[in-house]
Amino acid sequence: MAPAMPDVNLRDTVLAAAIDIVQHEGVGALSMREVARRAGVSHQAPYHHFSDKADILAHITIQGFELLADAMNDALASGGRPAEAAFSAYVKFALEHTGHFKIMFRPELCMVETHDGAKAAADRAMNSLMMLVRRVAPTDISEREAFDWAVLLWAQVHGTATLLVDGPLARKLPAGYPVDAMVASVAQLAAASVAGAARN
Amino acid sequence: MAPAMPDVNLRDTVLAAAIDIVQHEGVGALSMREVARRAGVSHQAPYHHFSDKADILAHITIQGFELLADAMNDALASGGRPAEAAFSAYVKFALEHTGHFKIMFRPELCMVETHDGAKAAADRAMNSLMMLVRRVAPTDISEREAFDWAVLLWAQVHGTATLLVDGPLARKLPAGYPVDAMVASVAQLAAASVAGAARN
DNA sequence: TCAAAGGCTTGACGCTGTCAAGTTTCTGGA
DNA sequence: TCCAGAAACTTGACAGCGTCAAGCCTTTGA
Repeated sequence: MAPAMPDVNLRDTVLAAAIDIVQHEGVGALSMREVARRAGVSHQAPYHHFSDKADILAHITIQGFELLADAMNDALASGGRPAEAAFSAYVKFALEHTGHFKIMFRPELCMVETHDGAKAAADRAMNSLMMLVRRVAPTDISEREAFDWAVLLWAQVHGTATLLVDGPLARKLPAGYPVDAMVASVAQLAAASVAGAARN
Repeated sequence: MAPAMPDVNLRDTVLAAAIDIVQHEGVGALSMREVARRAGVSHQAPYHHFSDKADILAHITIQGFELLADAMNDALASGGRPAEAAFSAYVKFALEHTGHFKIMFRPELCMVETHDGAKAAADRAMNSLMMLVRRVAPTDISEREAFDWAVLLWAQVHGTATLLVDGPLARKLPAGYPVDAMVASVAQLAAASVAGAARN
């Protein structure tokens, strides 16, 4: 008989608690002792599954980049207009997984450069972006121009996501303009703008 | 005779030390006791000039938004192409004042909504953005469409600045492509894209 | 001249991350 | 079946953190 996966797994519990704290109270409220408290274990128990606090953040980052890469790939494979679909997918990911998003782009928190797994996951997401570039940018451009296009596309989606997640944008929404509708509308405008630039 | 402004002012010293720490070691390294140490005073001295750590961050935010609003206004008054000039000014501000920039868009750190001075300074910067929208967006559009334009323009510059300051972009620059040149080039591309969208 | 206020210090508290050393529980040969 | 070793978890300790409380000078203004 299979050894039966343990009913509750402290590692997953700790990770989920950490994500929940970041999402609802911000990364400043995240502490090893608080996740231990929420998991109902001693303050040292999490150290048997994560080497330290940075390790927890690194694993949130890995999970985040994998979810993001999946979302982007799905969007690009959906058959719709790639720029618009990718834009919506990226922003939707950020809004639905704020706990991940608030961490994964802060190198001082997630160590995306030094942690092997995190770097690999981030590279996978980066590949989705480059795929988008290939589909919307002109084909006969130099490496530098391709880089510029990647920056512009990335900045559009990342800027929108960041401003929404961090708050400054959400607070300025005109009354009665739902976030979803705004995102869809800006995605369309952004797609139109890059399409315009692509045909010179 | 004038009472002669004190030669060194602990308040300014503390603020400068805090900005320096954030700029070079990240906001995680900022502590009341460390700024006190750098200023050569006891761990409680800063409390006579700032009510708490959040108050220091709020004042960094005020200074940051004032610098940003000035930079944006200068750019818009320069006579160059507004979208391109504003783009470069925003990103340049972020790169030159990373200590400010890393704080001012994190509401959980800078309390931009609850601190009166910070809110006023942020509103001033927001006005510069709206001025830009008026100069590059079509004139006969609804309030919602104007908001979409503001989001797109803001996202473009803020996304670029954030990705550069936080690191993920700077690490991916093609060899021999200086940041300044890249920013200027992307500013041009972004301006071209919004110009294209503006004429439908 | 002297009281009040401002600028600074020392001391204490509970919180944090994490090292060290215990205890309990699980696991896989003999 | 037993039992050794590993894995999972606990308790205890330490220094560093933000900040409250109290005290000590120095400046100031009536």
